[in-house]
Amino acid sequence: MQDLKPLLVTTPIFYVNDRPHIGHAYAATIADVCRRYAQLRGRPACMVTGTDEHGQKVAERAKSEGLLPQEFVDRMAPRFRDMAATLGVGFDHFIRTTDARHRETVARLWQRLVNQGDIYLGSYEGWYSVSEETFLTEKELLEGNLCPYSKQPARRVSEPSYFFRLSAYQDRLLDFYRTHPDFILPKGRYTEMVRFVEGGLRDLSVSRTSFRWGIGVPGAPEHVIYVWLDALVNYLSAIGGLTLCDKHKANTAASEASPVTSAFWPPTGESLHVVGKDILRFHAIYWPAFLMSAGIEPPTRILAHGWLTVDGEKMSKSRGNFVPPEPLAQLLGEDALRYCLLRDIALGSDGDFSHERLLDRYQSELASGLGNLASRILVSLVQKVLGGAVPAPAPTLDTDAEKALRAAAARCARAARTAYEEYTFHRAIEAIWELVAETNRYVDKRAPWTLKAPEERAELGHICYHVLEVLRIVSVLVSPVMPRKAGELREMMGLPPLTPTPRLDFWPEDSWGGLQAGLKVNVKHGLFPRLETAVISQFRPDNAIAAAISQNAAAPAAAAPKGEKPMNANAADTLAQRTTAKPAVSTQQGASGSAAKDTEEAMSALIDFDDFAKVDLRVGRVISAEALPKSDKLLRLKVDIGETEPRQIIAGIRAFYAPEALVGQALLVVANLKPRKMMGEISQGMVLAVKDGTRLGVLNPTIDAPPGTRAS
RNA sequence: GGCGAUGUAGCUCAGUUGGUUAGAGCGGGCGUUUCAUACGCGCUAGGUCCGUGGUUCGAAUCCACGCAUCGCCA
Repeated sequence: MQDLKPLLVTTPIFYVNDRPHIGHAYAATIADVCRRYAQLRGRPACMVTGTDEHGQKVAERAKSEGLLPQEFVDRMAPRFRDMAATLGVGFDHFIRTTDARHRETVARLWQRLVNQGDIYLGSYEGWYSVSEETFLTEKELLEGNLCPYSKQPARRVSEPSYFFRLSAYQDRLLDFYRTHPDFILPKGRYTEMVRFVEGGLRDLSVSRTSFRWGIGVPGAPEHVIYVWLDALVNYLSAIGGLTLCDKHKANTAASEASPVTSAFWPPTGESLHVVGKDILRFHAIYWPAFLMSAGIEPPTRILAHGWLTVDGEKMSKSRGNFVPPEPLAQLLGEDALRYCLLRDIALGSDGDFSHERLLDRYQSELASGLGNLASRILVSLVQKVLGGAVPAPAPTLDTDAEKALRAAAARCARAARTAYEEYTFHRAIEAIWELVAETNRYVDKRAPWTLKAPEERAELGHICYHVLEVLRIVSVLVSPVMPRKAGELREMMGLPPLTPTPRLDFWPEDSWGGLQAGLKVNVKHGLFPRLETAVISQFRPDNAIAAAISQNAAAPAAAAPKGEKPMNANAADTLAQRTTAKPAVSTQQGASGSAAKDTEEAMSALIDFDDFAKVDLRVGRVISAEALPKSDKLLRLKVDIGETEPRQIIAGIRAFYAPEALVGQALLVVANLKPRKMMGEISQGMVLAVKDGTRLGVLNPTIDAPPGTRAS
């Protein structure tokens, strides 16, 4: 690796308005792979992630939960921190925009922009979308003055506002783009941004007076700094604050010190921002302009990834296909999840996260491909026949097959390197698995299991050595994507863990023979154990849900006026940040009051069949579950019972079920119970359960019936 | 509407500067092995390479027009 400039990789700071989902996981994983690859090559690298916690939307959300904004964000931020841990995403600093250190940095940067003459007071009048934290033009508004992204009413606002003289930076930005053609990747996005700037830049409103939850404008406390300006500065705060970017001495509070320093920022370092395409403009245009004004180098590169759909559908809570990453990581291991996210989707283009493909890939590529390859050599040959020690190669017994295998290893390593460097991780994985397949073919060709006689040991050893050496190489090649599994594989072979070391390039491209004979092989369990049907069945429900949803969605969509369907998929309701799930508005459908009258008296009396038939019992599939704040008994469930929208059901089972444990479960639901409010939340049905003194269990159907199936 | 991209086997996609019978993986089908995690290996898919017209000795690959999908246009 020639370029040893230290590398800073950042994820977007995640907006705490939402819980972590697979889209956040995707962004974090991409960043983590970038970091790990660099480190593998001996490059000093660090990573920063964090949370974006200011803004009107957060304030309003906190209020609706009966919390102070700070209380609310203090609850949300750890979820994102935990998500990173769950995914094996290592970060060196977790920045929160409510950190004192960050607030100070923002204020200082603001002052710099002021000193530069780039901030002036004006007034802004226009439409503002609270949910999107953004101003809207007349043209954007939907009928009824609705925000086109969130479908919420936009507000007409008129307020004094500070402006940033963005218009003054048009030429400098264009110059910068011209001289940095790789500044924005993929290329198509670069072109879009250049074109946007070429079209002319208007000054940017960078303060608000309509709400308080944010960082005050220095000297004008009635103004709050625009959340985007606030949020972007996190990258600076994370590397030690603005003072460190000065040539002056640092005076950042030691308590908030981060191992990440300004040495990681240009010109001494390189910085890579991984962002979703929805926030590209902020990073590719506004951010460099702010920095130019402040006399700081722009970042080195912006990597824009696409959005994920889930099983072909736009992900949203109201759709009921909100996918938190934790359960998947728990079920298959975080590496399998990382693998699939990166394997299936070309970076930069939109992709689909499919439960079915996740399973397929796990079973065929991870379990049958790599896992089984390791197993077939390590367990029955090296352990059982060769005494559990890595054998020595025997050059005199070399054949064309070995030569070809060594060539394949070099070829695939080279291809993987190129792919990693171009951020085409799906191709890197493809190249590595080509090597795995090639090695499986090699094993078949050489049939080492036929060489168990003592006089054939040398040849057997030679063959096994070749496979083991490939496995060693593979353990390095896959380590950015699957760090834990790479480690496990190495451990099986008696190899030391890969410990990133500055200036030490671990890349195994020309390292054939690096495996030492004599290492002790020790396989405790398979690398990727084949999934049991029980595990697999946990995936089925989601597919059933997806199928049911798309079926149900088809009918109303046909009836509904056009324009209802795909276009909204664009904007905010997606991944990287600022996800606006449609609020879980309760639908009354199906719960109409026909079976309304309370018949409490009749409880213990005999009833007619007709009475029984009035009860609409259905199979429901739990789509999401969360504890209701301020209640220790109640869970709020979203249950698919075969209708267009999932039902919200409040169930008093919190003491017996962790919310996560319920997600995906099939259970029985009374569907025509009169809706009622509990703790201010509407409950549109009831979950059946049996309770036995201290125990409680929900009732599950014993066959795999789709949601909505009637029970009788 | 403006600008840009994409459209190749059931699915996901490769296809270099135009050149003999259009490829890979998965799925499906057939066969085979038994070292291994019911795993591996081999064979097999008869696809209008979106459509039409054009350039050319020859185009999935270049040009034009059209259709579809998608992206950007504060």
